[in-house]
Amino acid sequence: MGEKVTIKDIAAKAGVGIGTVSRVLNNSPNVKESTRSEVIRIARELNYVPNGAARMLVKRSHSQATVALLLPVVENQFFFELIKHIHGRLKAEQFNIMIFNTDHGHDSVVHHIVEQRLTAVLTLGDPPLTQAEQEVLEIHKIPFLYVDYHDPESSYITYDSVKGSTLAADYLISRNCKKIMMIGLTDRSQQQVDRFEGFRRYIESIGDIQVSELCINSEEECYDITLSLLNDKSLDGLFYFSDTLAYGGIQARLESGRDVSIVGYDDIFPSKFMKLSTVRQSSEILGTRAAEMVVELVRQREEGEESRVLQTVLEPELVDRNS
Amino acid sequence: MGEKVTIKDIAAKAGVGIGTVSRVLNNSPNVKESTRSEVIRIARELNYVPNGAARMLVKRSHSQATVALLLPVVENQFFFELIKHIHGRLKAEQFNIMIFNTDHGHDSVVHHIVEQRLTAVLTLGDPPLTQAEQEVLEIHKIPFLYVDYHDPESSYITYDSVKGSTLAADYLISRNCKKIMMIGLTDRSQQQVDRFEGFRRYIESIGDIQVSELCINSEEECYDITLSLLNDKSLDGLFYFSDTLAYGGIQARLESGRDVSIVGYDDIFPSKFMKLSTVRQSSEILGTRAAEMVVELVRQREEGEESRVLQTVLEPELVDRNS
DNA sequence: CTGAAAGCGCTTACAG
DNA sequence: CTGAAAGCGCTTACAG
Repeated sequence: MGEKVTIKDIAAKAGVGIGTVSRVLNNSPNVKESTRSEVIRIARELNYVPNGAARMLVKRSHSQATVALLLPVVENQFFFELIKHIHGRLKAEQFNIMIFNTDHGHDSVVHHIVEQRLTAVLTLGDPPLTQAEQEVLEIHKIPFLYVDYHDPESSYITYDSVKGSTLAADYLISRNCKKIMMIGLTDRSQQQVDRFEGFRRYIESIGDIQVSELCINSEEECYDITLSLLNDKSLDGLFYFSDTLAYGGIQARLESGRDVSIVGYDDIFPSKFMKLSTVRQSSEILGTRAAEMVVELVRQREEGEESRVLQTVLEPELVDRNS
Repeated sequence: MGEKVTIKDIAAKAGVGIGTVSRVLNNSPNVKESTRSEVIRIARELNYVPNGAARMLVKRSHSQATVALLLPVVENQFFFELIKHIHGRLKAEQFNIMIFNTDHGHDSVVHHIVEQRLTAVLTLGDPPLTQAEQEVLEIHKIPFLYVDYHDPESSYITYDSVKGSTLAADYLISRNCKKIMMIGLTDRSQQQVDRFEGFRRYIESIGDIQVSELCINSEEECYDITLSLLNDKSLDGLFYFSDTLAYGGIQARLESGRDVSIVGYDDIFPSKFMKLSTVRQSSEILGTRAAEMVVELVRQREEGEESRVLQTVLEPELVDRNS
């Protein structure tokens, strides 16, 4: 029960060499049965736990694979469902997940990942890795995958945001909207930009519909802001860049008694109950596929194959709940 | 750009000893400035990244603290908000989080945690650690904290479930309910049991109100099941053990046109919009406090203090949204 | 089947 | 200011 029990202690107590102890502990076949059981007994008695660092120093890899998950500020409900599914799929492969926050850039994070010889990296949303960070990972043969972000040079999986905003546009058009407001958060993420651009371009190609955009700072203020927007009686369509934002919008519409069409983005689980029409991206499909792609990337590396870039673009669809 | 760059490579290229390289890399003050800059230049040029395992082997601790988060099957929305806040608070302390799944018991997980010398363990919900697992952690001086579970012998933080179900009962009583159904999931977690028991006992102490309970397998089926329950015209109160369950209930009530009172549990964010009366437990408070308790536990160990058991019980409150 | 020894990459007194 | 050396705990040929 002493401080730090090592194989040396076990060896001494069992009257064998440390090599033998190590063999027993690693299930090497060439050990006499009596020796084996004795060593195991003593190890248990001493509450021995191997030192992962020492083991790794010589074996050059962890006993368990660990995937690093890089997250921006996590205010996003969708990301949570996503993590859940990534985790669900990855655990089936016996991979652990380590979550890193990238608020202050991920420079030191990447450093830490390499230092700890983690198995792979998954980056959720923006910002992407810098060129330098990518290089560091490549040199150390740590595969990485962008989720919900696309970069022609790298492996990624994402939903087609331009397509999604086109669907939202079609929905509002089908409801005869003539004056539409798009509402997103002030983070200029790639997804947001794609949605703004995609929507605007599509609407303009149709003609005779007015569209403007508004960036707000937080989901909380969405209710109040929508309420004041609704003072403009000619406004008849609202496109929110996330369902969470749209909930505040639905609430505001209810209070105001106005008749405007609302469409959200994501289709997180409460939206069904909120009766919100929205652009559905399945966090389950995205998360599961992302996990599988990482596994594939890791496998490629294990097998020493030329590492190929894997890219997947998923198609969102519109869920019409007559909102 | 060779395979594995070590301080030896740097030392050779710089024409100094490895000790000097190590000193530079660890910002030791006693190095000539010219040597320092030269070593740094070469290290960068070679894309050197220290080997965490080797470093840890000699220093006996990670450069960054990592808290292990043990999760049961994560189907729970509340847990997600919780993780978010735990993570938020912990990152402020420069702690990383590593998520482990405990579907198949956490035996091997605990082993892995000790092997990797992680900093602390946070267990969310049931099942708790076994006696043996606790001992292993204690021997290796790795503090652990139960979140949403209480055990008189250990450190924990939880909301008072008995109190919470009493609040729910009061709510339904105030709305004159005479026949109440409690609906939970089939996992017999400590929280569930506390709620069932607390509610039943309290109601029975009042008298003249009928109460029964029902365990269902998944949130999805809650809508259908409630719909059929509502065929019983005398049923006038529903107590769901989570808001997620209650959403299906609200939906079913709407379809059926029945007039029953509904109260949920958790107050996750969409409940405000769903107009659901519920027992509020703040995932933010629980998560933040939990994180702070871990930090405190770790600090105690660092300072070599006698490790005290920390226990916190939070009081839930009822949010009346007239449902 | 097993012991002795080398070596994984790094840090840190120790002796200049 | 800096080099040489010991040692962290383990694995794995190598030689019995």
